[in-house]
Amino acid sequence: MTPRSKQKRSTSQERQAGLITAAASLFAAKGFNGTTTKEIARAAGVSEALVFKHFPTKRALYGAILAEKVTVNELLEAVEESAKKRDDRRVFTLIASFRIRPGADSTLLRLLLFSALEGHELSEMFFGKHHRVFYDHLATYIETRSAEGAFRMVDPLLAARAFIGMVVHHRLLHEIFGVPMHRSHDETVTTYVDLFLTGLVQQPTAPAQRRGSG
Amino acid sequence: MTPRSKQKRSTSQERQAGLITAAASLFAAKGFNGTTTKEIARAAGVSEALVFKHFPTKRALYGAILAEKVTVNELLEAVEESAKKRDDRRVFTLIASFRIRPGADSTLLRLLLFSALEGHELSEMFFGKHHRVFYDHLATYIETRSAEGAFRMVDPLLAARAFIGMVVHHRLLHEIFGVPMHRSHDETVTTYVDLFLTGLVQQPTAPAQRRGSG
DNA sequence: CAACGGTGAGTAATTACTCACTCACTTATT
DNA sequence: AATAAGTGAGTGAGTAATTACTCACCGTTG
Repeated sequence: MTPRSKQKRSTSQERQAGLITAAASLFAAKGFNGTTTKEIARAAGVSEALVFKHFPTKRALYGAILAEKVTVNELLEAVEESAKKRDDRRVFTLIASFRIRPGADSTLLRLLLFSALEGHELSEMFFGKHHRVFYDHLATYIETRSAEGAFRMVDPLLAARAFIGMVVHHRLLHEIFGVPMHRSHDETVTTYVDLFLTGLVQQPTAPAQRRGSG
Repeated sequence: MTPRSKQKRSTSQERQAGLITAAASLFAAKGFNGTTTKEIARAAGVSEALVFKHFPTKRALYGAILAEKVTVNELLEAVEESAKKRDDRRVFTLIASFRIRPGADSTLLRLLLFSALEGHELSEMFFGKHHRVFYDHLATYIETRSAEGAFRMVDPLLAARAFIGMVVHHRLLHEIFGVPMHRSHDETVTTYVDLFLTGLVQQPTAPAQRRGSG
């Protein structure tokens, strides 16, 4: 074997992976309707005809992308560990950091939004794998901590969504709408976590004073 | 004037308004690239040629929509009033209610997302008129209240975005991703406002006890 | 009649997708 | 070892349909 010289032909898998990568960034940048199969072929460095050898239709290629881009687990394990220690601040910080992390490319977020807006059939699955897991996980934790008396009694799902909402919205502003981040990554995360856990209203730090009752 | 009988021909303004309405809902549903001028004409009940009598290009029609859909002021006045009274809860409730209000159609939100994702030149203006005003307004209020000692010292812009983020994210989930609202409108708003103002962590209700300092 | 609202029938370009075909490489047969 | 046959990657040149947009031409009305 060892085609050391100059392998002219890729394997089918390599080609498919290359096509998916090229198409994913194009679909993320310009949407499904805004991307042509000719562009995809050119970006992948092959002829347009070959695209259809690997994927029967343009939509099938799109579906393959959505079905492939599913990876979150490493975060949930780290969260689980902090959750066992009841380290509330760390649980929320981990989630927020993961979502706001500086190097995260906007491809997935854009793909998610495009697929939802354009009503692709795999959109819901894509959403479920990328976002719903967070809500459910976080909601369960909040519910537990509420039962333990550490958190107030709130609808855990609403609370989870509220927190994720802060963070996702931040990414949205930054990555989709181009709003500049005027604070550092860490400052932003800390602020959000702090706001969510202890609220905006100033708490009395000298509780020996009477607290107004009306 | 008064063509009372059976006006076969509309005025130019009426036609333009009709075209904008028809096109707006189509663009919101399927995006710019996903909508054809033929569809727009059919939805407006005219020939395709007439579309181009009123708007030189499809993109100009899109631009006219974004430029026209700008209306928020009534809310900001109500907020201003509550802000003067330092009624924090009401300020936030007003904003949240306005955004989550049940009858709000998703057209504007979808148009906003599509225009940002597809990179339309008027997207930023659209965003500015529909969202940035909220941040700025709210940030100013938060800054004032922080200076007065009522709110903690936080980056006011981040805090404003955090709150708007909760609410906008809620709409996103509901209107774009089809996630069902399992709580009523009012319950949801109350929960969000309460979470944001007082935080998730249970506060001691009997402050006569000493509070741990480490 | 003249101006304007309105249209049918185009057109050139682009689109997703197809097909007949070549080329590189592997395997079986002599 | 040489050759023949087969396999699958890869393509140039299409095609039918759709696209945004145009234009010569109506018909109503002031």
